[in-house]
Amino acid sequence: MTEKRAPTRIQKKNRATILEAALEVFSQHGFRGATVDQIANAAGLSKPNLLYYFPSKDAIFTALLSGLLDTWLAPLQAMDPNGDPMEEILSYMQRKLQMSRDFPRESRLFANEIVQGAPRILDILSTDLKDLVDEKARVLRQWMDQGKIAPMHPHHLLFSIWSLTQHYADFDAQVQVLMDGEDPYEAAPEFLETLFRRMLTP
Amino acid sequence: MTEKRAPTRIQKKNRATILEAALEVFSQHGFRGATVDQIANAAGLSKPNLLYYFPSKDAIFTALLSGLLDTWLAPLQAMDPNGDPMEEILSYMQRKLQMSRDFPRESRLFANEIVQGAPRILDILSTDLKDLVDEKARVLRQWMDQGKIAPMHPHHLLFSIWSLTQHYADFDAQVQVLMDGEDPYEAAPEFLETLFRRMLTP
DNA sequence: GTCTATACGCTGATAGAC
DNA sequence: GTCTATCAGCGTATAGAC
Repeated sequence: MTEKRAPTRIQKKNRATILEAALEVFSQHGFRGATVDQIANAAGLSKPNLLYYFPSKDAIFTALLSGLLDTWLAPLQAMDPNGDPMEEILSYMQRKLQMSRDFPRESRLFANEIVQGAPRILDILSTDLKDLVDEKARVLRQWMDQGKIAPMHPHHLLFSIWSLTQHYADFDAQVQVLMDGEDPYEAAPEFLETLFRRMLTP
Repeated sequence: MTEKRAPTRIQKKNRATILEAALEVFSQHGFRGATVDQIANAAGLSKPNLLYYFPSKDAIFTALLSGLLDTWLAPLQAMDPNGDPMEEILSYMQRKLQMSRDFPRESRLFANEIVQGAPRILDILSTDLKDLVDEKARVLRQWMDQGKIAPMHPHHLLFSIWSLTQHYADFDAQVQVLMDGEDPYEAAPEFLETLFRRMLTP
């Protein structure tokens, strides 16, 4: 009599390997453009074997996203309402920039989905992300009311942090071509530090 | 004896209708995610009939891109080396913002491709776009050397204009969700005007 | 758990009637 | 020029042997 058991070490390892491969493929081709074959190859498994661990392509994608969500929202989560406003915002921005450098595939994974209308992650955006953004927008507004930073639309401020930092990951192909192979992350930290310091100074 | 003729009015109109439909579909789903059927439906034609006007899916995409290129590069082209530096950059930025509002599909069409590594437009990027960017980067550097605007990395300045303005088109799905249906373009022009004025002031 | 074989729908593209 | 019919190939997913 067979029953459900806790996943073995091998199962855990295989699932992790598959999700790593899925991140690679989904982030490069988008959901529709990615094939189970590509993911299986990247994971070093046969296609049916992969589908033994995950019931469908959709399931792989969903598992990948939900596993990534915490990591992805962590930088904003960590913005401390009790810290120094200017430093909190600047270090949040730098954390986001580091994520673009260190986790470009994760950035492109989300970018791919959102550009296409976020059909598979609209739920996450309108719950988890929205709650977090609303909360942090209130913090930003407080800081502005207290005169700690220049007054502006909090949401647009957040958008500006996201777009400026994620650009280096999401549009890397273009950045590479236009900069002749110069590493954009060499100048970006100081460039953005100056930009935001000027922008936020009351 | 049949020969090649100049396209008739009907042919021209149908090609235009197809390209309009293709823009709609490609910009939403990306090249791989779009299907010829979808485009044909959106254009009000049967699939074989569409393939009478364009030999392949690739051909539709290519025709669409090359027709769009001039329009897409026009805002940067129009930045005048002999104008007032601050005003030239600010109005370039505002033109880009208007393009995001008025032509979001065009923006997402390029965004989709670039996020996925720009496999089909890397040529265009590394020739037409690169030449234009190099030229305008020299202009920006001159302005900085003359002390007209604050000194910074010209390429990163251009990236910042692109990312901040295109964000509203490319990530519209996310922006809509997070702003509760508030129109982002209500506050964006002034927000970005202030941002760049502070950033560029020497 | 992992494989081979295969079912089956969808997609790009063509043939040929009208 | 436009249609119906159709094909070959790919892609997801399943069956069943080992």
